[in-house]
Amino acid sequence: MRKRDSAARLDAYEAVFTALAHPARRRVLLAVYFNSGTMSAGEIAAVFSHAWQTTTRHLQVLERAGLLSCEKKGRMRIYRIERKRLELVKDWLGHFFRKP
Amino acid sequence: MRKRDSAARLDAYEAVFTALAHPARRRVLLAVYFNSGTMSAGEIAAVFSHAWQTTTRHLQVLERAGLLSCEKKGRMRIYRIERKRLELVKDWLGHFFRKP
DNA sequence: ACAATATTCAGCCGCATGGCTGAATATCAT
DNA sequence: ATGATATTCAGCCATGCGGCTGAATATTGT
Repeated sequence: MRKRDSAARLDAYEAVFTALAHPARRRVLLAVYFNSGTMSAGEIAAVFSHAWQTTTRHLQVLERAGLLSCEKKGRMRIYRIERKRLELVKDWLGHFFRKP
Repeated sequence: MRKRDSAARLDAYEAVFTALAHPARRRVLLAVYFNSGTMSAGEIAAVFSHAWQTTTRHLQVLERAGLLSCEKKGRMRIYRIERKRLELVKDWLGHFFRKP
């Protein structure tokens, strides 16, 4: 693995763990996942009592972290969970639980 | 599971994920784990270029989250990793990776 | 073209976080 | 008792985060 790559991985950890630090964002991921993996921004916002603009920002954090991806469909934005990205967390945990 | 318990679990998630959000704290956990699971506060602080008081605060966050425990041994404080607590993260991830 | 709908962008504001420094505490060695 | 060592406590300060509101954008239906 080249230097750049491992640096990128560190940034990825950073983004992912930061994204997961907020309870609302964890809830978003669960909500989307159990809604068969995709949800519109509006549907997601409806889950929360926050102003939707607040939720928008959470979605952006999740997207920047690569945990959600987003596709425009007409006037809606459909967010899809990127389960693969969550495996970064699994990987990190692996340090502690790997068999000797 | 009673109501109080699941509330406690939510708080636990909160504390653990918040603790893991900072790269220095993740490094602490790795350092301690690979140092056979225990390290003195001084040894941990030596890993970082921060002022040690800064590291102290990180250690407190980790301890409050239950990820480290601490035992006074003479004039040193020995921190031990609580690997079990990390399983909370595993559990949370489990929502996404459980077999149908 | 116009209004309604879905969503983001921009900016304000209070509070928590995380760096720092300086002082305090506790224990060990002489 | 004294000083050295190990560590925390207290408080300062800048920055970032996450809530809000109001305006902007883009798409659809009439």
